[in-house]
Amino acid sequence: MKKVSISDIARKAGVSVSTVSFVMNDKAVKMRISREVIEKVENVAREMGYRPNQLARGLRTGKTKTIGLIVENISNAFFATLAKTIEDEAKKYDYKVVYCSTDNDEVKARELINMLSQRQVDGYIITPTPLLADEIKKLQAENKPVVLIDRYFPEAPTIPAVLVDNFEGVAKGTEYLIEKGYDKIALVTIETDMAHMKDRLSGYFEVLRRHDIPIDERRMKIVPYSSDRETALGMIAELLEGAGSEIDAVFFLTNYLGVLGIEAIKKKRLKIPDQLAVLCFDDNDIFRLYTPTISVIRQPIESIGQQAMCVLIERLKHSGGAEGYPIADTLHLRTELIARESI
Amino acid sequence: MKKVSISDIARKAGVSVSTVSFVMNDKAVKMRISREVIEKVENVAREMGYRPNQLARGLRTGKTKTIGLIVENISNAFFATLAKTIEDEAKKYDYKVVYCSTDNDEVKARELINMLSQRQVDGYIITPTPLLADEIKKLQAENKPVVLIDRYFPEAPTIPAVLVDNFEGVAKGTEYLIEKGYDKIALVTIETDMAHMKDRLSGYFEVLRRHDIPIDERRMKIVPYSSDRETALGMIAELLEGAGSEIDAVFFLTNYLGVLGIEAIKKKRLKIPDQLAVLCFDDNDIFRLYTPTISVIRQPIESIGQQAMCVLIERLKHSGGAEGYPIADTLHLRTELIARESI
DNA sequence: GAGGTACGCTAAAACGATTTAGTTTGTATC
DNA sequence: GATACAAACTAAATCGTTTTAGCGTACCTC
Repeated sequence: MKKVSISDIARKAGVSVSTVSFVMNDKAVKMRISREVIEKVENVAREMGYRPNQLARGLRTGKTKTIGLIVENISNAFFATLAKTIEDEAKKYDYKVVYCSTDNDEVKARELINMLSQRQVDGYIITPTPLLADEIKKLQAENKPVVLIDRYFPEAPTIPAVLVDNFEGVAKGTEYLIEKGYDKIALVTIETDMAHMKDRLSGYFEVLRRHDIPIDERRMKIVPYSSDRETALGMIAELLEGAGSEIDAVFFLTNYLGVLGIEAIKKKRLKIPDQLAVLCFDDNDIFRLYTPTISVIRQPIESIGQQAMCVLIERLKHSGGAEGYPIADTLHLRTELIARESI
Repeated sequence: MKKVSISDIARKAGVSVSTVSFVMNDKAVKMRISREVIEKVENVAREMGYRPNQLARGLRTGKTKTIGLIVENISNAFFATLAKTIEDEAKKYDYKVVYCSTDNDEVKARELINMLSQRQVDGYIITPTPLLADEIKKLQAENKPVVLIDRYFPEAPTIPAVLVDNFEGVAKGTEYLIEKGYDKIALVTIETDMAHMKDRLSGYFEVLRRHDIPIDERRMKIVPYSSDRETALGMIAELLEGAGSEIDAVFFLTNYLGVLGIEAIKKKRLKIPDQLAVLCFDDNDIFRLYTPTISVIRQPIESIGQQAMCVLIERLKHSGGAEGYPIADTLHLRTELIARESI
């Protein structure tokens, strides 16, 4: 059984292709198609199980009602939740989402943009890799709206972004640890050139400075992005050797690192918070359920998704216009400190 | 800046559209296009940043090199991991994946199939909802390959499926609990008509029967699918009232229920495994990291994804043929009992 | 009875590719 | 000098839609 096309319907209903098209697109009234013909066409279409071919439609109209979502890794809880929110949100505006993971690989990221562009998505929501700004500007030059999430390019302020206030979040967390009496606060972060992680790091530095706590390199672990689970686990374990003497608290700057951290701490049988206080940037089921429960700086994932869609839709509406939307808006959302038993 | 099309290239290079098409599709040699023209076209295409329009291509060829993946909920760890595996696997065969979540809603599932069909995906990998068999048969009638994963329709054996041996998995788990001396084994499952869950339930019944342990309704909690977190949590808490007296172990039949279970147990401050042994179907980071670690029946997620892709690709190759691929193959993969501290 | 307009519909171009069936030119064959 | 054939391309149809322009008829107006 072949797929049925608009001309099959036209033939069977004894009308022209145009008429069918008008009926199917609710333009029948505007085009003064008679009541009987409308019903006739609708019946035939239903009977034959007609489903309009979106490729043809997209080719003709230049709109696919699809947005491309590029995240770092869809199997990570943060991005999976974000993806779900964006999918749900897009549905409200009658858009479909296609998502893909970069694995933080520049080449793959470019390939994905290329692929989405070839598939003519109407707009993009992107978690960029460090060198992706030029590729993204090309999309903008083609008049395709783009919104960055989670990460951004300070040197390219014309690309709108929805972010959390990373600096403030980490500063707040560090401040909280100090307030609770910890002063040998270790930090675990990921090695990257991306500004959002630098912002987080600055938050830590700034608060230590404010409290005249010297910055000690030995209390910092910078895990290379490329390292596999085991290596990363090993590096964190190394840092934890100092627990009790050189460090009394540890702040993980991503949820992935935090989970690894929990694993390392568990292996070492360190008592939280007696031997070591723990704080993590970005929440996770595990942190909520672990014993003891782990304090976190929570990112408002739903808001990020909603705001990103909102900015994108706004631009999508205007993207017929000469130069698209005037200026970039970058939104900074507030994080929330969730105090649990680990501190 | 507008997108560049094949005819822009043709004009600039001073050749015909067909020639450009041949060059871009590596058919230049077969079509005896001269070396100079090939180079000329390639250069112009590169300079102008040509990206072929996949809509047009798909419209003409009838192939989109895209497969549709429908899961229950992409933010669930099981499905997120599965999606990632399938995405990676598809890439090897030069296919792109678009995924969507049904939220186990029949209407939404139908809409999604409809949407993917309109977008002309070449094949489908589907986690079905209970009443989806007829809709799936329509796809097969249109000669579109479909592979089910995780769930299946015993009454529709013509739809290929990649499953785990649910009966055997739960039987093995129940057997293990009994072997370890537990005989008041409670069970938490989800209310559904789907065969895979019935298989799991049968595994439990069968093993109890084999050991002459009477089946006690009060030890079973069947959570309605539609219930929200709080309600489900409440129902599990209710069951746990019996811990120590009426029940000495609990077997959660899905990973979602298991996580809720952990939460309920934690709230009640029950000691695992002293007051209650815990076993869950399907692993999760939380079970591995929780204290004590939770024993599970592990599903081979990577294999499920790989096998599903493998079956699909095989059918995709043959789908030009008159009746597609002859008979359905249903694969049953083995689960693995991972014994941890909770038993 | 010429001109206007409302009605109800259709023809045909266009979107950007692929692909089949040529066309033109040059060279070799008998 | 006619025929054949290869080389190097090109013209045009096609996929399934949307959309603009237009066509024929009927009725109205002056």
